[in-house]
Amino acid sequence: MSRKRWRAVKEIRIADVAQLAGVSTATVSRVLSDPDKVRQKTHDLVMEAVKRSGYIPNSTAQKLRTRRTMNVLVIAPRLTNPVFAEILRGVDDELTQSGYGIIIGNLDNRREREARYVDLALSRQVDGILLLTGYIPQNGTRSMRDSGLPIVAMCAAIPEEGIPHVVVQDREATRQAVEYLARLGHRRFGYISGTLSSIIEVERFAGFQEGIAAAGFSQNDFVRWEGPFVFSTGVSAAESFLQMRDRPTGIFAACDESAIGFIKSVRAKRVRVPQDVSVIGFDGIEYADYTEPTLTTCRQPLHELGCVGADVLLKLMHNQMKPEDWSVRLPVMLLERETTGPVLHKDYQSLRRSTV
Amino acid sequence: MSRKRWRAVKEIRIADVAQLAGVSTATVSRVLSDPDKVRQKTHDLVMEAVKRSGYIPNSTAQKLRTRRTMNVLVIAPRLTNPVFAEILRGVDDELTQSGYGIIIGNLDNRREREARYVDLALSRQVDGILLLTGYIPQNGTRSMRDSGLPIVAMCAAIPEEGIPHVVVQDREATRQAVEYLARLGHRRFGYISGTLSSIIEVERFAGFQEGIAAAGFSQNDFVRWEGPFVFSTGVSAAESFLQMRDRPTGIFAACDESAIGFIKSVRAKRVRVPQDVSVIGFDGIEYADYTEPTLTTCRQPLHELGCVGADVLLKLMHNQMKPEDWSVRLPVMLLERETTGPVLHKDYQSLRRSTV
DNA sequence: TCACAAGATGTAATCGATTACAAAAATCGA
DNA sequence: TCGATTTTTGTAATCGATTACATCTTGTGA
Repeated sequence: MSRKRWRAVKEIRIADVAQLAGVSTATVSRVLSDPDKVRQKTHDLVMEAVKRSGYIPNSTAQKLRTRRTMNVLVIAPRLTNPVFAEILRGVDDELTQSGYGIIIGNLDNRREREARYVDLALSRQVDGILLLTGYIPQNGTRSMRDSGLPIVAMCAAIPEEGIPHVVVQDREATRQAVEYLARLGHRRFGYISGTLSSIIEVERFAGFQEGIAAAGFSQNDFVRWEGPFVFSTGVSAAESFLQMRDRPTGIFAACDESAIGFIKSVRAKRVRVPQDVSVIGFDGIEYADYTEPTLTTCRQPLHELGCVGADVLLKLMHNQMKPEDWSVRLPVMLLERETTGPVLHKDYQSLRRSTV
Repeated sequence: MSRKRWRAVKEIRIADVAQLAGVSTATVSRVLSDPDKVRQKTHDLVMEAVKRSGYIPNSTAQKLRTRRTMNVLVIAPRLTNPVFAEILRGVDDELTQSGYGIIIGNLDNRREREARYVDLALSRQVDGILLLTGYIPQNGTRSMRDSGLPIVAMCAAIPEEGIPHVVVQDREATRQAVEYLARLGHRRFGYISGTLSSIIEVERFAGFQEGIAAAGFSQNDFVRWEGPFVFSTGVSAAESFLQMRDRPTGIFAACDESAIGFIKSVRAKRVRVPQDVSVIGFDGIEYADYTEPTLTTCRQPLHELGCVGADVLLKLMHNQMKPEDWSVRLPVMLLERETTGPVLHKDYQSLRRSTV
């Protein structure tokens, strides 16, 4: 029973099935794709032959003929960020249901990796594109737009005609987060940002500034630390924070991982959260439920975001809508938990004296 | 400059380029795939035409003719587990370099989702398969083996002929972890397992039992809690743990997330880690660096695992080796950090009295 | 200059399905 | 039963590349 040669499985073509059933290939094809078009008797005959031969259509041939690949390209900045994994789950749920496959384009935070996926789009290996980046990937000569494929921008709206976005209310949520900190009595703020180049960061920072202004503060009342959306950005921010003479007490981090890195680092230096410093994150990843103290954060509807984004793309691919009609902004929920609290000026002052 | 119709981009075929350059399609094809076969002059002529027209080969047509899809299917049990994301990074690095694309098969911990990916393999949409599951997916009628495609098992060896594995030394690492706990003076142990059905769990539990025996203990000296590799499994284990009258002091969790869930839960009930209970995880995910206290764990070389697995698959796909020659077991490193420590019997006893 | 080998290019078959169109079979009403 | 109509089936073109084989060029040595 053991098979000697590698890949010894015989390939069965539609012609084999046709012969076995005593019909033409056209009939077999029709039975499989449009059963109403054939007589019941023929249908049964063909299905029997399909079953007996174990025939499965060669999808590459189908793709070539029908000019539909039934694949979607998803471009993600970094796979290990649970935010993207979570969104991807939603995307997957939706696309799988409609019979589409997912080709994953992982940039791993390195822009030079874009080129490869631009080629992939241009060579028509996919029917549509979901961007979890805040920009349209280029390959030097061309951009993904040149593929003419439908694109949906998630994570950040891209200011180009014909590209709908499915995003969250970054700006509004960030503003509310700052106002919340202000209501708790904080007067000096910290902002741990993403990398400046991304549009998502532009939105959140705008929201942050709006919040600062709305609460009656100015540009001088906050410090800003910059870095990618990773743990270590929070660590670096903490190092800078710990050096400061006049430390902020209300910190907003533009991603949960940075917030977690920050908290871990300052606690290691005996700074108490939230008594000495309040921290609020952004994302609502699962980890944030397991930190000590549990992280106050702006929870994005990540799974839903993925579902809706995929759904919009499906509609576009099926030409059911013009892209202009499909932009969506989902609400973000402020989840008040344990890393934020009212300012305790006395304690904080005394602590500062003792550690400096 | 604005484009009215959706998907109005004109498709350029190889025949167009041939016409533009005044040569045959065969020559264009040769210039692109095997430049040495054409004269320099012709080469330049064709490249000029390619550039002018912006031609990019239709990869579906290429796939059909060459019978190679240049895609690999990666089956993962759950995308949001950072272990898989990290392995996927390694896989991606390796495959991208060789020009392969990745189609992601996310089971999301639901076995009924396998069927779809079995079909994908059988319909030849990929050239090879990487399994991050401990078993071979089925669709009722057939299994992925029937595709005849090369398969590499990662995460757990699969006891079937012709399927090489690239895994870590689960059993050895687990045994060492238990012995380490024993050396610290622990005499009652806890084991937070994965789901019983997975082979990976079988290996780790075997290692655990070996360790127990090697340290001179018996089946009666440990308790076992079962669940999938997620945070909440640790939470449930903690609930059970907290109810116990004779609590174990040395806990091994078969995944970091469970360990983290466990620690968070017991600490919430004023059980101290590691003074009252030592916990050791398995995986070495990044998040484990940011818990408080930092998690002692068995660190898998996740990125390397991905690279090596992809590499073996590449070799198989290129028929460079027989599968029998390619199984690998990478070492796991015990990372001693803050959640483990020597038993403090006195403290522990008094604490027990006060909380019971 | 010519014969022949080596190299470059072109012609057309091929990969395996779908589908427009043509042809055959079934159905129906008179 | 016959012809018209509808339904079912078959034939062959098609998707867009690659490549075996045939043909034409070029180069070499006598």
